[in-house]
Amino acid sequence: MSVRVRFAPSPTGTLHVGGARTAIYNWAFARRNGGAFILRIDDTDPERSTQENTEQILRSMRWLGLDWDEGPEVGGDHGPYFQTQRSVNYDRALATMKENGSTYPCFCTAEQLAAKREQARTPGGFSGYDRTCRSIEPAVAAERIAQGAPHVWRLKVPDDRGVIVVDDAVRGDTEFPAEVMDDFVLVRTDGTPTYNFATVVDDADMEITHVIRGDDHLANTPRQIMVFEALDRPVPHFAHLSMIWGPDGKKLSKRHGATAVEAYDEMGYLPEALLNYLALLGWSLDGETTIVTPEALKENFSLDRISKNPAIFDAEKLEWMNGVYIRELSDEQFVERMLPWLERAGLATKADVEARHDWYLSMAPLVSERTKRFDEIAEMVRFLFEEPEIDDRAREKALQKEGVANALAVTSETLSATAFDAAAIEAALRSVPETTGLKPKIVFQAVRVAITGSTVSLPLFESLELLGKERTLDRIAAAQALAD
RNA sequence: GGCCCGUUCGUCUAGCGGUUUAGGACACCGCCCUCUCAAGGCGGAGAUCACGGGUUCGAAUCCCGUACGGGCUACCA
Repeated sequence: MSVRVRFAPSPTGTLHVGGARTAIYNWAFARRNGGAFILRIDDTDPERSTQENTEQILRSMRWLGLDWDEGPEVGGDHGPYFQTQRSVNYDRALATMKENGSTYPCFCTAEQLAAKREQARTPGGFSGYDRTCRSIEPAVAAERIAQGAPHVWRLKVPDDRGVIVVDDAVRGDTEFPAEVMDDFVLVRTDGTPTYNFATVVDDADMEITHVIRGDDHLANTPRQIMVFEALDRPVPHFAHLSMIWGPDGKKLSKRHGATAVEAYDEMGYLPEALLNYLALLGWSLDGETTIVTPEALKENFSLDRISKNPAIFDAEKLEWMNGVYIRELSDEQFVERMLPWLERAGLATKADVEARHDWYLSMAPLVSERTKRFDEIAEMVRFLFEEPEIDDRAREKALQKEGVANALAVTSETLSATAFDAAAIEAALRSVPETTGLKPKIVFQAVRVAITGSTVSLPLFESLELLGKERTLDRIAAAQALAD
């Protein structure tokens, strides 16, 4: 039987890193096993579900490179893929359960239930529904329903069920005594299914073989297993993933910085880097390998190497990893990726990149080596597009030193007589310390500040080449006025 | 209250009874390279494997408790 897995986000929010990791594991597992990856939108909460969220989730999935075989926008023969459109399936499942007696109507009011819960949660034990309505004669119940009495449908936990074993790939067999299982609600008063019912019906109808999802569902799994059994459908395998926490060990939230996948795109992360980082946050290839490309993940992912314990999201490691992926980009790719960021900063245009392609290409290796995120680039290359502003600190440190004005004059003179490629520029600049008696560092830093406005910049000789002779000489002249 | 899960360097993890003086990665520190910043190379510090009992010739690894953290216990998902 071929593998079928699903990712079933609820569009009550955006796709966040926790959900993304779940999606990644499902996707990788499907790809590794030649199975199908299904995307289903669990939009049964009409209050909080929105179209925008759904669209953003799909966008984030695509951005990460997670392609699905069945689901919104791609179709499939197990649709529809929105729970709000699957009511016939839930109705049919409930009908099956009514027929085989595994469900019963409950007429208790919310107030009664709340009171019972309050009372039951005391030293000693069971706190679930007390099964009051279970003893109502079917004929009597039918009569009340016919008269329009509000009611829900509950699962009738079999009296002889015994221990329910959850076959979990991450934690091993986990046992739950059936006697602590509640006769939980399957269908609400308004006729809509609850999560634990809808999920099972859909997983059964979509022939899901492996349910890979968050840890928060583990305790609900025995309930869901009983629904599979009541429906006489095969119980899938499970794998429950531990949560991702914020740096303080608490639930990951906006307080900790970005949680939405889309935010990482906006900060200049490469999707491959986020995918790699998230994949390794709770799964390992061999304990040694840290760079796992999407291709490697598709070939090597396995459920048995998922770790049991929760993980703290480490933004610094993600940044490092992003740098690794950025450095692996070809110059061509780098320029392509860099363009939107330069456009956003008002420094470059697509037309300019096309017109001076080689110039941008030669910039790439200098910049890519120093970037961890694309949103840092604009400041690094701004001096190539705009006149630099030399701040007081840089002026003091690099320009207002004994002999610097003279050194800049000499530099200007020698540069005006050289060809403008990095090697020639270097030779020219290295002659300046000799003729002026200043240390090379002093000279170079003065030139750096003159042309970039900062004591920290891209490599000097290459920077001058990129700037061009004319602008270089202009800036040195301007800096002379500020020197000594 | 009940049921369930988790606990190895600051962080992510390797480890699945002896090959371990507990390995790798990020971060940190030092050195090298060097025109600054990076990148890279080399090295360092950092974990009494939550704690306490067992089992065993031998335990981070198996068992039982305890502590701490988390989840579920909704007509939320």
